[in-house]
Amino acid sequence: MATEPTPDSAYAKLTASELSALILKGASMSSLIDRDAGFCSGSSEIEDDPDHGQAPRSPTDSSEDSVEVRVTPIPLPSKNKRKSSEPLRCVSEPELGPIKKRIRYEEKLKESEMKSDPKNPFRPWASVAAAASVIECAPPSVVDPAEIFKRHPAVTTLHRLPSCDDQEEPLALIAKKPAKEKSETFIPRRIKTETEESNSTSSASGSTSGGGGRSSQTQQRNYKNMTRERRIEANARERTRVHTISAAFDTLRHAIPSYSNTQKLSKLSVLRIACSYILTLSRVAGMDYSQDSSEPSIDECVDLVTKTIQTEGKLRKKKDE
DNA sequence: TAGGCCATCTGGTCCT
DNA sequence: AGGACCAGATGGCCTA
Repeated sequence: MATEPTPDSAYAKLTASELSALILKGASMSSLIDRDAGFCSGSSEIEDDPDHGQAPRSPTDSSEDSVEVRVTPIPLPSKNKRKSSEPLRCVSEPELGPIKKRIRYEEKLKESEMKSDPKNPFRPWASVAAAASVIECAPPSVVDPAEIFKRHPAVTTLHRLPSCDDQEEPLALIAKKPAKEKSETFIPRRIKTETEESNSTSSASGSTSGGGGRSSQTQQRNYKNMTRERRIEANARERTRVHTISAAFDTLRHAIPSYSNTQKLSKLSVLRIACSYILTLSRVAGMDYSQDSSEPSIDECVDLVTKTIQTEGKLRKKKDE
């Protein structure tokens, strides 16, 4: 993240620059990289960035806002992952198995595990005052990811013009149209028979089932405990929420080093590289974020980052060629 | 073509 | 009650 030149952030900036040099040095020393491309953002979404494709860069090479959140307009959903006109699945009751309940972490347990470390305000268990001071250092230009993904009208069915062929009923309650031949032999596990549906819906709490018919009437039932409008609104909120998460991943993707301009790192890769990168940064800053508090050397951390990037970037295979 | 990745929909659960 | 969060299911796209 771009930071204002506050004392704390200036310190972080300095160490980050040092780390960039260290990592670049480590990358070259590792002699594992015989590619033209050096560290750079792994995102392919910024290929038109004039800075891209040039010298190897580190996200912390913040002569400019290299790590700044880039607010890009949401492209039209050229690939709508779930077209409403696609075959739709049926709702099924949980056939078997225990009911999965979310594990709820007890606040008390958290508190008991928390430690106050005023020396290290970046740790999650840092004191409140220290954490607040860090927040105050946040630049005003930080963009709320949620603001990036204001829903495009074309993204959600909420804004679609109704048409005769358009879906009129909840997706989950519309029977999947039988495929030409395969459906006769392959029956998805989630598809229920009509009798099962009638039984389950009658027992479902709050279900406003109006079904019972075999064809069209089956398609004219509501969601469980929800009206169609509320279901669509919930879908939109969920979409926005996931978009916010994706935007945060993009931000993080830009903030970590990578080797390829064009290869977009997966979310899992981003997390893995970020972890090793943060560990290295912590060691450069004289702290130890390692899980086992083993206090690895900076060289070891650099190697770790390098190897992680190589592994996640799938460069090893290319190198072998 | 299989597998990985991701977006979307959906229902359950928790929180305010 | 409604929104947030989460995980499962599903299908599209891409790559090896």
